[in-house]
Amino acid sequence: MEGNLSVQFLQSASRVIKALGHPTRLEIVEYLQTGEKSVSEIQERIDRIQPITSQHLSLMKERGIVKSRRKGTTIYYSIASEFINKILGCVSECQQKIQSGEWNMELAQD
Amino acid sequence: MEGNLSVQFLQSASRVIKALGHPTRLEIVEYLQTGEKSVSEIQERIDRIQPITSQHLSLMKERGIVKSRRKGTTIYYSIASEFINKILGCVSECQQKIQSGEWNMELAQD
DNA sequence: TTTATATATATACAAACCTTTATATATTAA
DNA sequence: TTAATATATAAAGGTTTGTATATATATAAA
Repeated sequence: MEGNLSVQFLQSASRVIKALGHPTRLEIVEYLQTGEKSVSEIQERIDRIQPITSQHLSLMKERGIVKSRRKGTTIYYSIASEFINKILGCVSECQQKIQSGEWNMELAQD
Repeated sequence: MEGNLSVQFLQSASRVIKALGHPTRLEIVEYLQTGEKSVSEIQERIDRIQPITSQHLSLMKERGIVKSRRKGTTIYYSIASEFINKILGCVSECQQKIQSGEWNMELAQD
């Protein structure tokens, strides 16, 4: 069985995965799993100032992680693809197993 | 249903996910799914010079993604946790769906 | 058309990352 | 002990990220 991930996919996927590899963005995207949210809702939830919130959202939008729609002055963000839901589902399943002691993340400390 | 990812988990997980968000490392780790490999095998596979290979492996080891054992002068790396296998399985499942046209990654281009 | 609100963008700087080149370490064989 | 092989680490550079501050835009209301 030889490499089944194409170069092109590796590049696309790694850009997306890298974008998810940030605590704030992971938190945003996890929040969005409960449905679409306005920027100000997200901002409150993650307890960060507005420009940072927008910047994270903008980066994730550029990488196809989230999408947005405008209603009046409010912009609502939501998860853009099943790929993301799939990854997130996997991540939170992992946390559950870690919390229950079934798995051990055993990160090396520095 | 409120946030089910703890702050601590968000931070650990995002460091791991971020490390996976690199095409070369994704390729290495995907290769390792077929079993443990020596550094030189990995190096050949990814077609990079030795120090780079070692550096990527070292970073992933520090984050608990891979582990290593020595046999003589050879060091064998392998995937360190089920968490990683789980994520990787999800990623390649996604690729299959994308290739088959069932899903669309629809990345924004820049 | 002015004002208020919600959100986005620009700029700047520090920190982190990626790669290259060079060198060091550990193990085995001679 | 010396040489050869496999791998790791260090130093340096260029590039990318992360955050903060400041400012701009779009829509709605007055």
